[in-house]
Amino acid sequence: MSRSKRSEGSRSAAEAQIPYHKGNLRHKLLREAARMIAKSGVEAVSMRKLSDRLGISRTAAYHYFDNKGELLAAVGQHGFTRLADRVQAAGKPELPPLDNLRQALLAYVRFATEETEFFRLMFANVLQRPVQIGATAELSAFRFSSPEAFAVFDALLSAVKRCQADRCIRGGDPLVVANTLHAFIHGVARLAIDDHLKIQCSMEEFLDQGLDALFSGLGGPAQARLPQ
Amino acid sequence: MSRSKRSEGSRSAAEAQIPYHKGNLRHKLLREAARMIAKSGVEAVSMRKLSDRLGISRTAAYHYFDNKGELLAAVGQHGFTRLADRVQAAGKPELPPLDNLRQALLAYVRFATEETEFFRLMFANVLQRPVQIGATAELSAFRFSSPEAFAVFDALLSAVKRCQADRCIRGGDPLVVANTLHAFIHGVARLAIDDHLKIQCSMEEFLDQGLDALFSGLGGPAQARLPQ
DNA sequence: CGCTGATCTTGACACTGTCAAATCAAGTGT
DNA sequence: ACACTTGATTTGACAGTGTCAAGATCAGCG
Repeated sequence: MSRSKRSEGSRSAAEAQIPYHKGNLRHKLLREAARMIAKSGVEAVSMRKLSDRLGISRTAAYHYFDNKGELLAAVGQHGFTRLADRVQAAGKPELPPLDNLRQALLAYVRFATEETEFFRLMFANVLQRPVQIGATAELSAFRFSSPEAFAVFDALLSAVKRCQADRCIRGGDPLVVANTLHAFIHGVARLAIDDHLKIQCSMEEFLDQGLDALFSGLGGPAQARLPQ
Repeated sequence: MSRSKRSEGSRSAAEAQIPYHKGNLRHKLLREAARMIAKSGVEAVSMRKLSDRLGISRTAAYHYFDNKGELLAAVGQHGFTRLADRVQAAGKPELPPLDNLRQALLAYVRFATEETEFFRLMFANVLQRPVQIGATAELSAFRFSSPEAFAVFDALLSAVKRCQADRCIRGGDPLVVANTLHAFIHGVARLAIDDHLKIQCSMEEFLDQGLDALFSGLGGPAQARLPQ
């Protein structure tokens, strides 16, 4: 009695004979959940409201996701690939690699401030995720969260390597440098969206100054290494 | 019939004549909530379970907190003062100020990894908090989350200033330096507790390397500023 | 047709946050 | 001793929530 719309509606035969959701349901669920999150935050997502919007019953989603956490985690995973795309696409190849690195870092923060709810969800361990092992040779030694999340870090890592190849930045372990920059930019992003950044200038100004400090170093009054 | 324990128990007269909770209830609520969070995470806290543990009725807490969010926010606020204490107490005054700064930053990360659930709660905007205005003259220009949260930043800021006074680090705007370090360490903390840090060494080793890079600078192959 | 397996729905359960109204405790003024 | 007031606490109720178990419905294949 509640399935009327789809099975016996006044649609055309071609449209009506499409059974159930065929396999789109999973995708539709993710898309609609993402829409709700973007509009009203993660808290506003409930399985029932989500189902209502798609015109399906409360528990239909449980055929594709074990529980609500897994659904949200899947939405979060997709957020990582979008972030990775943005970071990778930032900057132009004709610019010097250091500028491209700066643009990549800026893109990271911009994503966080523009898609705050997604950013939060991505890093919220909304379920105890299965720890995976790195895919590339270089990083195959340790555990990390997911391949999608790795893509973001990888974009930073290769930007760092390009800088080192061009001798824009020092030639230490690129992993350490990338992690350091990642940590810095991630901290900026989180403090910014949580209103804990004590700056009076604009975000971009602060980022410029902070990165200048990072690149030129904080050590000593005249940039000389301190003795101790 | 359920108030038996407190009103007609077999306690001594001196103890029994204490009415209600008199004003301890608010404190007891915060303490018990903190205990539950520490043991089982924020998700495990419900008003009803919390009330049960204290032997009071479901809605008694609503006389002290407008809603669950405010209660959790209060627990989070207290977390900030504990973090501030730890950061401030890190290091010894006989050590060079740069070492003290390093210890302060290490203490920040340690707090995050040891009291993860609290750390998460502190920065989760579990309610739309009233934006406040900075108290000290230097920072009275802009808005920030809370005085308790400010104390943490202030501890970092004064450590930075001591370094600058000793000429351990460069003499730029201490606010920018403190924010930069705060962002870095906050990013390290968050990435660490969310399993997004791609390092194979220990936390302390990475922090040492990262801070070395921060203090000595990343710019140029031989630490020279790049031309562009 | 009937069977099988995937897909989806219905009913139910335990649990949640919180409002409205009632109850209780204790102090104050008379 | 009494009523009155004010704060503290409980009880009842309601609308929601996630999710399990059982059933219904569908598509395709023999």
